[in-house]
Amino acid sequence: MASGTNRTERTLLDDRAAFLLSQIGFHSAARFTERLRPLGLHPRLFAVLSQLALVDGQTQQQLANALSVHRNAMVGLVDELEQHALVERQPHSSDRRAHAIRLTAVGKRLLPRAQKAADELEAELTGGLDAVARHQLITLLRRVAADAGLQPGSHPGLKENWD
Amino acid sequence: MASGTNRTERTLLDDRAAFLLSQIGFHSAARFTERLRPLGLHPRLFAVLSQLALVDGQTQQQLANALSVHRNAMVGLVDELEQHALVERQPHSSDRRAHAIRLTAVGKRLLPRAQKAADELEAELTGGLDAVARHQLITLLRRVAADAGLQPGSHPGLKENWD
DNA sequence: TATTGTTATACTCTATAACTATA
DNA sequence: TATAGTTATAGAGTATAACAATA
Repeated sequence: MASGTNRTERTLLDDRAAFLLSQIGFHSAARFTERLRPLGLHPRLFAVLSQLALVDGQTQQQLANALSVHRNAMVGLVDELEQHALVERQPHSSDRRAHAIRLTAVGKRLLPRAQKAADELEAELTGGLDAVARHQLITLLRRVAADAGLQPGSHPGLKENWD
Repeated sequence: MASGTNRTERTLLDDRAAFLLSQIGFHSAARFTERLRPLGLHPRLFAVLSQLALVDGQTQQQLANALSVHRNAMVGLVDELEQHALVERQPHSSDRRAHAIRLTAVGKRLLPRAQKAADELEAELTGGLDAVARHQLITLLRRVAADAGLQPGSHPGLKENWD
């Protein structure tokens, strides 16, 4: 190794998928946060909205399970969404302890804009790959995610944490 | 968990490289943290050690630049490493303001064990792929990282932050 | 005047426990 | 006795500013 301290030297880390995944993964999350900010949205709020788009009217506990967050944390997330008038807490039909969380009209209108932000991020990250390579990448990533036992749609950044 | 809506439904997120990268990336980081814990090491401490293995005797400012962290934060990292006797602050040969951070014998002995932890994580994450697929994945990831302007060896989780 | 290292402080996030009202 | 939701608090992690010594 030369005596000069050049940047651009490769560290041992750069040949490892594990490091590259972590590095790019954090970058992707940070960029998504940036892109959602103009919409007044945080990725974890987007996650809740997406889950409700899948099945509207879920209880907070159901949402917490689906996203692998603690019910305590879900309180704050629903609070935020409700403050922005994106969801409403409605009485649950059969369990008076629970709330049915429903998307409002405002929330439904916001979702496609958030989707667009996600699409643009996807283009930003994979724009350098042709269609074949991009498809290859996604296929490989899904295999890795499945092997790791990661639940589709749930994100380890929303910390798991049980009683 | 009682009355369950079943997981395993696909959300819109699962077909996006951006989400998969973020999801797997956080998982990878969490698993690496786990694997380093028995060594009394945190990933960001490992990052500093690795950087020193590349060029020993760097100043805190140089380390901070290489890893894209603020020099304020580097103080604490070097503190921790010094408490574990993995590095030493030595007087700098030409600049009396600065310290030359050097690996101790203990630190040098620890490094290969940390490398082993990284190797094992690599196997854990990519063990389901054959050699060809694994190589494909790494090639694609390096392309994405380069396109995103990510510096080899620096990690966005160590927040960038300048004066 | 600028830079290296340091300290102190404020701010955000997350984890945990404890409480209520229902079941 | 267990569960849904809530609240309060402590802890970790990060950001910011300001300071002393040296360049």
